[in-house]
Amino acid sequence: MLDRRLTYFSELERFIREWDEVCQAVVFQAAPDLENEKSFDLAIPCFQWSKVKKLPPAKISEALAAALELAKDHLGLDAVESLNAYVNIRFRSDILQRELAAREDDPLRASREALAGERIAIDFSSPNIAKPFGFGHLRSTNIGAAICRIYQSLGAEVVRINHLGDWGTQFGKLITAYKHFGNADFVKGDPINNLYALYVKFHEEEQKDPALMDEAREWFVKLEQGNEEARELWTWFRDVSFHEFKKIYDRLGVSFDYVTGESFYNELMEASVSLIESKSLLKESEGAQVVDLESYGMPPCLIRKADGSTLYATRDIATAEYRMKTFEPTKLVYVVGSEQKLHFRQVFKVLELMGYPWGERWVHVDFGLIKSDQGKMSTRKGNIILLEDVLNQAEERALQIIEEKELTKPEERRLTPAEKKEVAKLVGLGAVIFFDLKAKRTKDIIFSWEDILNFEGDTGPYLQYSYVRLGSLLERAKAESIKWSKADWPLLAVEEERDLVRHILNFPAAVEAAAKEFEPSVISHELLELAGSFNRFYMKVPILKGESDQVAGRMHLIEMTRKLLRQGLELFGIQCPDRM
RNA sequence: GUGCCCAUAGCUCAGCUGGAUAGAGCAUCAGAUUUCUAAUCUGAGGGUCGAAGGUUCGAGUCCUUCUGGGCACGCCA
Repeated sequence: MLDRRLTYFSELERFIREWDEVCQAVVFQAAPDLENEKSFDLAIPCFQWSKVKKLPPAKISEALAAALELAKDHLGLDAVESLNAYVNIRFRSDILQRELAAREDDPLRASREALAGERIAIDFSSPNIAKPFGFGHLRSTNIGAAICRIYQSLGAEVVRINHLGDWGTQFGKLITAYKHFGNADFVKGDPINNLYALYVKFHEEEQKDPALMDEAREWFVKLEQGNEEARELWTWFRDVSFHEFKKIYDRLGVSFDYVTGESFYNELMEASVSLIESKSLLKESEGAQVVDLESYGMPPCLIRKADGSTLYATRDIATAEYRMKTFEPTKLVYVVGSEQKLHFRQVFKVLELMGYPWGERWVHVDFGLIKSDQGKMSTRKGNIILLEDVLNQAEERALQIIEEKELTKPEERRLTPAEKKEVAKLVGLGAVIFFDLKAKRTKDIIFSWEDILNFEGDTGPYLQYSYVRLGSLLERAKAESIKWSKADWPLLAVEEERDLVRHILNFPAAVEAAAKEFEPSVISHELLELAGSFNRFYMKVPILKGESDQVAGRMHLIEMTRKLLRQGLELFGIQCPDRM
């Protein structure tokens, strides 16, 4: 990732444009690792001029290199080289230092105002009441929470909404199952798991006795009409469920501005249906009321069932109207699995036909399924992995590793039992969150205990460990009375050092790209590269040894790297221990 | 059947608006710790980028077709 807004890029670009006015946009790319003593910061492919100039790219490369050579001092270049069809460029150290200095207090400064004025309302997590919080729910929760933090860090205003699935025929099913197979004491014993057991039981029994489904539908009609018994049971199920969810959210460090279930929008639905009707969009079909979307290449959107009750789409339409009016967001985002792509396309289209020409402002941020080895996880079949179990196991594994490492540590670095527990908590959580955010969100994730409990390589703990190493360097420097100030800059004498600086300077561009694509994994990869770059530097160079001005500059670089690593991980809700 | 998504090393994945010899991690093997935390780093092996055409000076990337897999397609959410 290159940040083309860096002033040294833009100055170079301006020069090249003046050099050749035909050129539309200058293409830059990261320089490859050539087997040279000194690496390049940037490469310019010269094919882009070949056609208009009617010259082979290698000739153009030579000419451009010669022109740049003459302007070397002015542009702050250290080396210019023409190699085949490319011009490779290396900037002077002071040019990179100047950029570092501009953001030394805040490595993300360059992008802080990038989304100022935006207000996004984002619907994420949104679990179904009366079902345990499975590992699958982590995706929406994690991706959504990360997007919130990313947008906030770019200056946008964020409205976090947890749209609980607390309405619909599933509650008819639950009430039916409760009446047939359950009782109050059973539910009180272990509310969420036993409600879930009833739900699974319903689906088993329904196979044998289809009449149960009719009964479930009836109960939902009653619930929607305000039947007292149905209401009471529903309220109870809802309360005990949310109590359990709250524990998970606290553990993940996720919070919401609004926790409003689908039921909240119940009363708004009639108005939405009326509006749809007044626009002559509604038509009857097989007893139900639908909006025909055939001319948009989609199947019809069901608004009202034959029995008069509403559907998922109806509620989402009413909900969207409410959010647009209440929050007046510049974007209304839904973090929901990709199996609902068609649903959102339909809902957005109906809203558009209703007179809300929002287009790009509605966003469905979709993501892949979490699959177990046995295939898709299904709450209905009961083969679900609980998030709580995953978090617990990860913490246990972390603790186990910490205990092993303790034995090899010198006395003064050992942790107290309380510290071990705290570190295990952060590391376990870091491992799980990062595992989930590492791959591009649209990829399906295959759940594997082995992968999730591996703390080496491209993992959260690796990043946390790198942070700890950086902190350890600073501590050590302090202990050895090494002094440095903000006036000390890295001299970039070794390639590893320069590479690290490049990663720091390009990081803000990655955060912006992540926001634009609603894709946290862009940041995951940038974090891994940042940490990898630092670790290579660390292994190659004895940072605390050497000339005092060199050490001072490097310590300043270490400080900045540490800060950026922490900021980056915070975007994912991953905290860093000071020692581990 | 129709639509959408996916296919890169044994496994999990990067690959930014098309550009140099397709890169990481895991696993395997070989190394590095009297020196700043080895949850690290270095190296090796491992690839017809699912297949075939096309566009282009240039295709993992764009277009078409095909194959394989996933998801969705009216009274669930």
